[in-house]
Amino acid sequence: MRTDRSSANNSLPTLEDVAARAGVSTATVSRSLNEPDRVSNDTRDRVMSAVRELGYAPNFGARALAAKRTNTFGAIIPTMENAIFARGLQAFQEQLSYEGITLLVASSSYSADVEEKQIRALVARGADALLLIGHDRTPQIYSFLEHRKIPYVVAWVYDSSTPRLSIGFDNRKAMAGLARRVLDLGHRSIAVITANCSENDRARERLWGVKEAMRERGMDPDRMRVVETPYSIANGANAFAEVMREEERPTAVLCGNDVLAVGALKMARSLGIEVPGDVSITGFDDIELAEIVSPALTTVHVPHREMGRGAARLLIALRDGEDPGESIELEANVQWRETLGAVRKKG
Amino acid sequence: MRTDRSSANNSLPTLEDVAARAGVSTATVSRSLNEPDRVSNDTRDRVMSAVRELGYAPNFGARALAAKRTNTFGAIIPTMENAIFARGLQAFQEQLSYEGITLLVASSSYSADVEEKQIRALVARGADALLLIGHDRTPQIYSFLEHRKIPYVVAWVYDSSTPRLSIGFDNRKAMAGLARRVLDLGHRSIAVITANCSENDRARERLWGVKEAMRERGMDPDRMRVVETPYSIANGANAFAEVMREEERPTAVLCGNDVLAVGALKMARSLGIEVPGDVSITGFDDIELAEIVSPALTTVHVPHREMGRGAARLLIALRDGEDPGESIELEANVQWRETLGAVRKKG
DNA sequence: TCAAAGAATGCAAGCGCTTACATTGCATCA
DNA sequence: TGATGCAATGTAAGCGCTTGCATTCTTTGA
Repeated sequence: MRTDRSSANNSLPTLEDVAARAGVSTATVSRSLNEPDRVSNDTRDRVMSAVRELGYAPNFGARALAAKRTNTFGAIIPTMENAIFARGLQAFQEQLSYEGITLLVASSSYSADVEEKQIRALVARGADALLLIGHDRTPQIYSFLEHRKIPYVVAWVYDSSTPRLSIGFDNRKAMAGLARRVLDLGHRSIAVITANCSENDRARERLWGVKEAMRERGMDPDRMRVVETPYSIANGANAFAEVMREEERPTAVLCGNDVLAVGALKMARSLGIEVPGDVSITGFDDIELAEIVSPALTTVHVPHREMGRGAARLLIALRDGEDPGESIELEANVQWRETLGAVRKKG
Repeated sequence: MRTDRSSANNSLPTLEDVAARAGVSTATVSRSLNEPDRVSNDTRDRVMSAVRELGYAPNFGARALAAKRTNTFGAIIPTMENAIFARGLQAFQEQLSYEGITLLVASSSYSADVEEKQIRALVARGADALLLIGHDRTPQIYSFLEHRKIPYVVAWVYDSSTPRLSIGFDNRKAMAGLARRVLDLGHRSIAVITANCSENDRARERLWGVKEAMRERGMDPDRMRVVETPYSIANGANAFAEVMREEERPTAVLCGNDVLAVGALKMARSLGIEVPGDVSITGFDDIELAEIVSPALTTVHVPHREMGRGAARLLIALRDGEDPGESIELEANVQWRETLGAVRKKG
């Protein structure tokens, strides 16, 4: 066994080198770095100079191994390609960095399988806690997380029917609110363009929201035209074109999110269809894009930053073994802009 | 010293547990996992079942510590708030994941100080290699990376005057190309809206590109109006308004990137200024937004995906001690759309 | 049939840190 | 003055893995 590890080779300095240089034990160096109060000023100064002179930086792996904690949280979001989650994630990140926690982000491309892999990958990489989007996933994943004792919180949704800790808004209620406005304006022929609902509870809830509002007015939601397509501008455009080819053209097209809506808007323009004159279009999320397009998009404003910040707080409490309290419901309200108008009188 | 570590407690399974269950040594388990070929089929199967039955997952810290490698690369990009780097990063990420490498992303908010911190943080977390944007940073950082022997590549720029390995395009040349088109259309009164050039070589080069083109035509670049403002739609809008308040209104406003240009476009609309009738506007980057706004933005198309993919390849070669070859220059060409037109005849 | 060469596996020494526990040194108090 | 307590520091046992080297088992060729 090598006794003098450092002086012989030229690799990076270790705690031991710092200890030798400062004339203290490795324990003292470790404490100077992690719990400065437990060390005398004098010693700490000496250690710190040694650290500086040697250009020492702790080895992450060794630290994680010994401390059984990485100070890393993970987040798996459905997509990074557009800005849907960007603002929320930014807020999440900021809040974490106050606590010295690093964030690892992965994206699942809206696929449950990919998401499962990503979750396992982040856990394998030592994530102390996870941020998840939406409730929809297999029981195996939840039991995996429970088994590994990884705290997690579910965001972008609020659903009082599940005991899982979550922070978000009621997608159904929010969409129903928007749909009521649409109906109030006299629209009776409505189409919905949404993401595939089977693995996406947010999309599903939003669709239900529309149907709920229709039922309230005695309309039959089953007769409504619904197109399912992955979130993207191009898909939104195609779906809109498809919907407008129908015999009975809708007077309002409600889109599952802003990205689809912007695509619809673009297609409307190239088809020479006036918005909101000929047809109203709405989105959901209120991302930056919604405000930039012309006419500006009427949509549902989602409390991105509040969710991100709140999720961070919940997760930190959970990790520290504190009581995080109940799930948190935030509000998501209609953001009026230009693409929603009254239905044009026949004739 | 505890000899039987696992059976007594209820914590997560370790390599040793798997070894015991499969009736082999920990070395064999490790090899079954990492170098399957070095183990007989029979043994491997036995090990794998044990892994499955126990729900074993390797401990990241221990692995990193023992193997001196984390299989993690880092990227520090200036911003995540808009899509400028999204596509490139996505490609980078995809390429890495083929190799089983995890990507950690951090953003610097275009600040050199923040960037330095992020670089140190990623290195501390054991990043095996780094992707950096642009050449501008202090010599200390470069020597830090060299000292720690962390491979890195610089992307989004190509500059033959530095020996640092990079992959990207010549920002000056690309912008000069666009500027020449603008001048060809008869524009003689030109303004530039750019990010602050002092810590951003891409912005600086682009500005120089415009000046270069002007000089070629015998114009005095110093008389050109230049507004510096951080990249954001709102700032682009304000800068445009400012420029249009000038006594001698420009007939063309060249923006340092698409985000600024979209802001300018938005302001033009609300000011009732026709684009490109009254004034032409151009961007840079060709992000999705450029195509969506109306009129669609004339801009410089940047090879995002090629840069991302190429950077990954270079970095992997570097990490594996192979020769990555020379820096790679890619092309960035003008993307003609609607916001650039001929200068309107006086009167 | 037997030596030599591989292939498969095991042994055990670290990797660089944290932390429970032990030790030391001093100020404090009766 | 000597017992007491506490602050400061040291000692050393792991944390869970990888990997160089040693050992054992199979083949192979003459």
